[in-house]
Amino acid sequence: MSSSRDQTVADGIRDRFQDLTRAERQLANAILANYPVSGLGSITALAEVSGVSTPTVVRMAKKLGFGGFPELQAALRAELEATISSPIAKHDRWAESAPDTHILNRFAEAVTENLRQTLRQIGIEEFDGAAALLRDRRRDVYVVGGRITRSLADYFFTHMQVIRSGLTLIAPNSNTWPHYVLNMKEGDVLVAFDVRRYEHDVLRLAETVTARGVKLILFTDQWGSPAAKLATHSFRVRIEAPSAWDSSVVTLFVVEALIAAVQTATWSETKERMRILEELFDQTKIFRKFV
Amino acid sequence: MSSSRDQTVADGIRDRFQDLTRAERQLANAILANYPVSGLGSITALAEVSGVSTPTVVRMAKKLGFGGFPELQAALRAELEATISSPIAKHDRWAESAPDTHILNRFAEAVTENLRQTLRQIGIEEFDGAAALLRDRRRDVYVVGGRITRSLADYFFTHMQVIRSGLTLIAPNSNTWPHYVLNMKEGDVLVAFDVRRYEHDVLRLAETVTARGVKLILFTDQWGSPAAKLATHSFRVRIEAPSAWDSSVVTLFVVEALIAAVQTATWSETKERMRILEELFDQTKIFRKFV
DNA sequence: TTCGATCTGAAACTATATTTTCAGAGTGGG
DNA sequence: CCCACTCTGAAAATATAGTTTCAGATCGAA
Repeated sequence: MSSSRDQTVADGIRDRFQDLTRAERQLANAILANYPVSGLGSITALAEVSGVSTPTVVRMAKKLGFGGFPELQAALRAELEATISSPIAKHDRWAESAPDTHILNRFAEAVTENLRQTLRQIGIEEFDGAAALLRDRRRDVYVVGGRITRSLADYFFTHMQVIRSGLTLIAPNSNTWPHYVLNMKEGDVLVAFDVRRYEHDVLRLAETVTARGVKLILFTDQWGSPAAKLATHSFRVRIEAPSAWDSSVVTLFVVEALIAAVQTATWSETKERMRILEELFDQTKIFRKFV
Repeated sequence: MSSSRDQTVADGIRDRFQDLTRAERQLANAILANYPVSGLGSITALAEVSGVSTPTVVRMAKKLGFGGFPELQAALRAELEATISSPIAKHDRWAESAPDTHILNRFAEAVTENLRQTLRQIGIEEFDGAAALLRDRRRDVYVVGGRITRSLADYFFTHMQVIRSGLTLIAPNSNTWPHYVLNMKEGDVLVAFDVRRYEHDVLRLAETVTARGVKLILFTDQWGSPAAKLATHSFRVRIEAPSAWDSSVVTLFVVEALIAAVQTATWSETKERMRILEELFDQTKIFRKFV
């Protein structure tokens, strides 16, 4: 039964998470999301905020080794009492036991700060302007990344591809780039990622294409790629991290936000494209096999 | 009635203590003695520990301006929630310029919340354990991603490749996967990314390799990939976003933090590898040309 | 596809919590 | 001492919480 209680209810939930069913996981997440307060109300209230039925709550309580919901709730209260009464424990209720010096926490702080600074620097017009270019179906869009940012370019490409056609991911090998340039027409858009150490090839490409009337949307870092002066819209993202490498987390954030903005603005089309995509996946499924 | 609630329940009790009767004072003291936990149980339990009757509790609740005991209790829960809420959550209105409804701000809020929740759910042992596996040079490491997460797998691979040898990025086409499995030996590590919609092929791969003694490190979402039950270490990342797609920002965060942890633990070697890498870049440069 | 196994929530049911009623106990003024 | 008043909790009444049952939904295997 209920494993020797040195374990908190939260620990129990995490341990047994894999044994939980869909609805139960939804519930578990709701409990953890606002722990432990959401578990201290009535079973009805908890079921409601979790979007599940009350029987599901009871079932999960039993799965976790309690006799019923009231027992689980009593355990939560007991924990709360233990935590609150001991003056030591006040701190860190969120990251549970993670000490401040743990890399996870230091990283979290750095990223939060990066996000804050970046948001402060990005102009709304800059952002909206870029989104407008990207949703313009008359413009073809090309995407290019550098050694590190290639993954981000790829991520952007994968999502944007669902939203619109006329999208090309430029291969990493710069020898092949002239072929792409050959196809670009005035008014087309190049989305480039260039963070330190700034890559010479990317700058050259930017120079070449902007000279031919192609618009440049640039993702760079707080110091600014030399290509920034050529860009129609550029995003200077803060990328500091307690690591030997810079952090791409906030860059990905801007990428996702931009994708979301374009998607929202073209929702009716995107929706249809997503539907068709689903069908295609279903049809492809029969070809796939492994082991 | 109920006085303008900036006041806590405790404040209210102290303010009106003079107006309380003997039994009510006894009750009030019991509530304050173990605040707020004793107020969070049933009215019966509270009456019992206070040594008064339940009607007394109801009467005092009304005296304090609540409609009844449940209302008082709800107020206690609300206070608790406010007290407990995390340090990260205190997002000061970012850019004054950006209206709250702008997608950038909504996205930022979602991501911040995701980060907070994810930190709460990740155990440090889980994290440190994964880092330990990854820095063990006797184990070869394989990395695989799905349709969406492929970019993340790629990002992980690119960085980890600088840190250590014996690293393989598994190609997207699952037809080729058996070839990789052929090379894996007991104790090797598979780093898999699997978020909804969970991919059957990835699950199959996980089953196959874990059966052969390969350790599985899994990045999944808050609902949990079915492969989680096979994983030695798994990270459930919250990926909600105001978008048609889920957000990978926090997943990337965990990836970067993990890379940083491994890198820190093996710094002397990593440093040397980075130095050599720089040299190699310099040497290659002379071959590269564009336009 | 069909079949079986699981999962799920609506609704019936049961248990408990909460409120109300009310009579007795206490108290202080006359 | 009596009366009028407040206070209090037992017990009844009511409302809500919690549990169980069960039929339909869903998912995976054959």
